[in-house]
Amino acid sequence: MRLSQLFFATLREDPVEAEMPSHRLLLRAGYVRQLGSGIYSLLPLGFRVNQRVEQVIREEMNRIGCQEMEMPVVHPADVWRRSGRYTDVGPELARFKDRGDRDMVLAMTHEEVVAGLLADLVQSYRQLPVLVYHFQTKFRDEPRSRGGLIRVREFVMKDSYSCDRDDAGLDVSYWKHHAAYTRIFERLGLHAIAVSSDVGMMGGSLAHEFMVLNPAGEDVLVLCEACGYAANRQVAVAPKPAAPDEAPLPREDVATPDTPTIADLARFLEIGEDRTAKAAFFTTGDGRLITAIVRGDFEVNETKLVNAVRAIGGIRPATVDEIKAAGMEPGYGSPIGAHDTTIVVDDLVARSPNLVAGANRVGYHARNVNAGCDYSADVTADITNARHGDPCPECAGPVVLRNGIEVGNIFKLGTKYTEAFDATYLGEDGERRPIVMGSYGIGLGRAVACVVEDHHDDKGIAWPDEVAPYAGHLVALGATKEPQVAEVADRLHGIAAAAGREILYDDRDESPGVKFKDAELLGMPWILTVSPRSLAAGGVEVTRRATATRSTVPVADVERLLAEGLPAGDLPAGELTAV
RNA sequence: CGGGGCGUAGCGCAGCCUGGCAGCGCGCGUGCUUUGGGAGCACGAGGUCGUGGGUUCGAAUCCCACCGCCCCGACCA
Repeated sequence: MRLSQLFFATLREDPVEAEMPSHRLLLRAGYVRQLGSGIYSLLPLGFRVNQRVEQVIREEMNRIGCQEMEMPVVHPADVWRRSGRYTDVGPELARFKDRGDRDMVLAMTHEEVVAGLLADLVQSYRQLPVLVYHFQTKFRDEPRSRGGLIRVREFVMKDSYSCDRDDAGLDVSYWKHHAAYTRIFERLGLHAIAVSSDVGMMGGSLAHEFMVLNPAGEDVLVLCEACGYAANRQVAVAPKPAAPDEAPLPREDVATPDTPTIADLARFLEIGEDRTAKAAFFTTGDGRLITAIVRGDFEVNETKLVNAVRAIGGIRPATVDEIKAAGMEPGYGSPIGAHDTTIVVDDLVARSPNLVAGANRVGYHARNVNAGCDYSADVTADITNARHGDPCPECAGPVVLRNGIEVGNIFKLGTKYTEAFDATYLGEDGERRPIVMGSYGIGLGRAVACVVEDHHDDKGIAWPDEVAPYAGHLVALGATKEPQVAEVADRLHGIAAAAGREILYDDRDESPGVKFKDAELLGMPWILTVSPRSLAAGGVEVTRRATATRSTVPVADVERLLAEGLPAGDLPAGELTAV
C-alpha cells in the first residue's frame, strides 16, 4: 500500500481531547477519527488492525468448536420484553419505533436471540452442546464515554454463547472459553489476567473478567502475588482483623462539634478510626433506604451491598431528606433509633465492641455502641472493600490493589433466557429440560486500545506482529535523485504484494525526517529503509520498531524475506547476511 | 444527572477581561531550491468566530437560551 494513496493523515501535534496514550496515538497516526461522543470511524489502517484482531479471535473460537454466525443489530422490543430486560435494563438500551409504530431496540447483546433460535432448532439432547459466536456492532447508550476507544457507545464485540444439556456441560464450555481467551490475549500481546467477578442479578453462578493492568482502568483488582489470587474488588473477599476482646459498656452520648467525617471525629476524640462505626446511606431502585454500617477505617463495597440486600434496580446514594425521614442525621448518623430502613452491618462491626457511632444529632456522637444491643441488624455480611495490604483470602499474604481494563468476560448464565423462550430439549430419559447457557464477550476496539497502551513509546505505536496492519513499512529516501532507489523500492513493494503480504510503502515526496517520524508513529513491526546510503552500504536497512535493532541486509535477502513473509520477532541470526 | 473546562482556518492556539480591519504556528496549493531525522525562499488559497436570540451606532468580545466535545463524579446485565 502506497502511503501516497492511503486514506489517512498523521497529526503533528497531540489532539487536545486525547488523554490516554492509546487514544492520542490512534488519532495522531490516522487509525481512527471521532464522529461523536463515544462513536468512532475506523480509517483503513484501524480497520485492518480490527480485522487482524478479529482473525485471531476467530481462529481460537473455531479451535474450541465454536461456530461463527451472525445475528441482527435491530430487534423487535417484544424479544426483550420476553426476557424481562426491556424493563430491567435502563436507558443504556436504545429504543425507537419503526414506521409501523412498533417498539424496537438496538441490541446490547444477543442472549434473547440465541435462546429463541435454540427453541426453534433444538429438540433433542443429541443436538447439544452447541457453541456459537458472531462479531457484531453493539450500541450501549453509556451515560459517559471516555478514554478514546476504551469506553465507547458503539463498538464491535465478539460474543459467543454456549448451549449445554446441564451444569456439567456448561462447566466444560466455560473452561473451554477460559482457555481460548487466555490464548487470544496472549497472541494479541496483552497480559490479561482472569479475575473472578460479580455475577450480578443474572442468576449466574460463576464469572471471570479478563483484565489488562492499566493505571487508567475503571476497575480495581485485588491481587495476591504470593498465591495468584485475583478478583475484582467488587467481589474480593475481605478477611477482617480480630476485634478487641472487651466487655460491652453502657452507651453514652458525647459532644463532638464539627465532626461530620470519620477523620474529623477520630481526630477530635483522639481515637483510631478503627474504633468508630461509619454509616452510609443508599436508596434502592424500588425505593428502600439502606443503612450500611462499616468500621470507620473501611469503605462500603456497593456491589456486595447490592447483593446482600438483593436490591432491585441497584442502589444510589440516598438524599439528605431520605436519611432524615428515617430518623437519622447525615454526618452524625447511625441506626440507633432509626426506622423504616434496612440495616446492613459489616461482619467486623457486628463483633467489634464499644465503637463510636453517630448520635443522630448534629454535633453529637455516642460512645460504646454495640451492634445487637444498641441497634439490631437486618442483614450481617461482608460489605467492605478489600484494602491494599489486607491479608489474601487464600494464603493470608498481603494483597495489592491495581487498576484494570476489562477486555473480556465469561459468564455462566444458567437457564434464565432459555426458560423465558421455552428453549428445552428432550433428554435421554425422555424428560424435557431447559438448555443451560453461558455467554462470553470480547470488545474488539477496547482490545486494540489496550494493545496500544501496552505497545508504544514516546515516538509512537509499536504493534505486536499478530495485530500490525502491515508487517513492514518501506521507506524510500532520495528516490527522485537516485533512480536506483525508486527501482529497488518499487520492486520490493511489488514482490510483497505479489506474495499476498502487502507492506506499507512510503513513496511520498517528503523529507527523510517526516518519513521516519511517520514510520515510528504508525508502528509497523519492521521498517525497511532504501536510500543511496543504504544501497552503498550493501542493501536495505532493516529496523525492528519495538527494539530499534538495526542491520543492513542485502537486497536479495530482503526480496526473499518479503516473498516468504517478514518474520515475527527479531531477525533470525545467521539466516540473513547482515552487511 | 451533578461539578469543572472548552467551542475562532484542516490541526494546535492567541484575541474576549476593557466592544471598533479576525490573527499566529503548523499543515494545504503553485514555483524554484533541498533530500538520513518533522527543510529554505517567494507567492497564494482557506473563516456563517458552535447555533439562535438580545443589548449596542457597532458583538468573536457583553447578556440569555440551546447544541456539541473533554475531564472528575454518579452510572456502567
